[in-house]
Amino acid sequence: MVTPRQRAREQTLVDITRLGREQLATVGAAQLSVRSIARDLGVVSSAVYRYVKSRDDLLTLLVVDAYDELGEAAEAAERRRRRADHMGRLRAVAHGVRDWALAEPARYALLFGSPVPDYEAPAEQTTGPGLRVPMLLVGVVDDAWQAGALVDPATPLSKALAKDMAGVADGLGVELSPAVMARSMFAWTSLFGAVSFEVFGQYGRDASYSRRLFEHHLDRIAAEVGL
Amino acid sequence: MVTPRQRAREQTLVDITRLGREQLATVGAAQLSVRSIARDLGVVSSAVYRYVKSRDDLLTLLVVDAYDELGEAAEAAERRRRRADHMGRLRAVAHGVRDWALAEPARYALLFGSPVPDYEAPAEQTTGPGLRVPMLLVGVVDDAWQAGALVDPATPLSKALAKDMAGVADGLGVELSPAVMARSMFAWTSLFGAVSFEVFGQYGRDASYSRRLFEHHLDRIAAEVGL
DNA sequence: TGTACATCAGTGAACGCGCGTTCACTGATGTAC
DNA sequence: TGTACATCAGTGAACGCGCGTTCACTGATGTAC
Repeated sequence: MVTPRQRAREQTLVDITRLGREQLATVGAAQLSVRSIARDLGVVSSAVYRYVKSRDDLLTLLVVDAYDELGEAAEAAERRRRRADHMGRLRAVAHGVRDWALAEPARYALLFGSPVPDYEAPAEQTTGPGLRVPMLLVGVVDDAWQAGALVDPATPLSKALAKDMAGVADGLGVELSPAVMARSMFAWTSLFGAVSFEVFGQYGRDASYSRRLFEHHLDRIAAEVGL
Repeated sequence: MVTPRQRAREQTLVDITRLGREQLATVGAAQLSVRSIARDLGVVSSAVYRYVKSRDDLLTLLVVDAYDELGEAAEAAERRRRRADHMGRLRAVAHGVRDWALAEPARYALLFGSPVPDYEAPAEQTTGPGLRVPMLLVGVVDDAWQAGALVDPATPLSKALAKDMAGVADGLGVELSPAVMARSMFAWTSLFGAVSFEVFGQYGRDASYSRRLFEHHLDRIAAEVGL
């Protein structure tokens, strides 16, 4: 049975997460402060320590929250395509990531921008949520591979890299050929490179072409993957 | 004639830049503080205002300093290759960027990581230094194009994107075909995507494969460029 | 070569702010009998 | 249904710190005649 106290506690945790998101957007991760969240919550600063153990704990909460929302957005977009529509699925994931990143630049920056000084995300809590998008990409590329829909690569992997990629696939707990793994990693890295440049403003302030350029990059990435 | 006072002033400015770099490395851009630089300099905090107008001014100084050092590193690496060795030049630029980024992660983060809250780099001062690496890439790709060393792209650009790219080339003050411009931008974005993932730790803590994976990415990028 | 004046690096105090975290506590809510 | 006790959300004070920026000032250095 859920007591009023428990309900209140859950609501407060939700409120803290929401206020934390807002702080990320206004002042950034490095300036995120427990005291200011307490103020917004209408409560004395020490009260927040009933809900989070420390400022680092609060950051971890927000990292997991952001990874999960990004992962959910990408997965939802991908789910809308037919399984055999590999190109459509890749495009859906890419646009899902881009749309979320442009809508939530501060939270995207927390995940993929500069490391927060003196903070290291605890692997046990963030690794799972952080792998949702990579796993999606790997899934699409592997499905295409299994279906024989991938063009063969021009040059095979070096032996050393093949071993590396086998290790990565192993670490992810999936059975994948090293070639498929390498293509997935290129797609992953290049996709986030394109999104980061756009979100972080590297194209300059008046980059009206950014969406069309993203489509172009996406075509290039798909071509390298072999789709 | 240069007076002792002028020499002292220049030396102090150099010291401030050096201490600023150190602060970036230890606490990050968001926590960079005038007072702490004054402390390290052995001077009262207000004295620093003889040298920089404000904290933002100090950040701009460090942005320009970092762009210039990165640009210089990439240019120096590229200069060592023969002009006709387009692939070698591309690789030299890429490794120049990567080596500098890994050696100077904090300064790299200042340039290509999360935007600093409440700070916008003034375009007049940072645009020039910031374009050194892009200009290098454009130069290599264009030289290859002129020399007829580029494989033709599978699909031509859309009309809209061709117009966009013509505009970008125009903004850079170079004469380049839109196709060459688009390829250069893909190389630029993907290169920095790969470097950022590595510097920002996205591959995980024990990514012993990162250099080999970078080589692989570089091959993929070169292939898409047409080299 | 000497003197008057201008320049400017650095001082120290002040203004008005911010932070994370601990601790003993009050008083409301929840639970076991 | 009532009572005793345990739990725990939130308080308020405190510790020991940090920040950017302004301002009137001192005193050394530089310059013009």
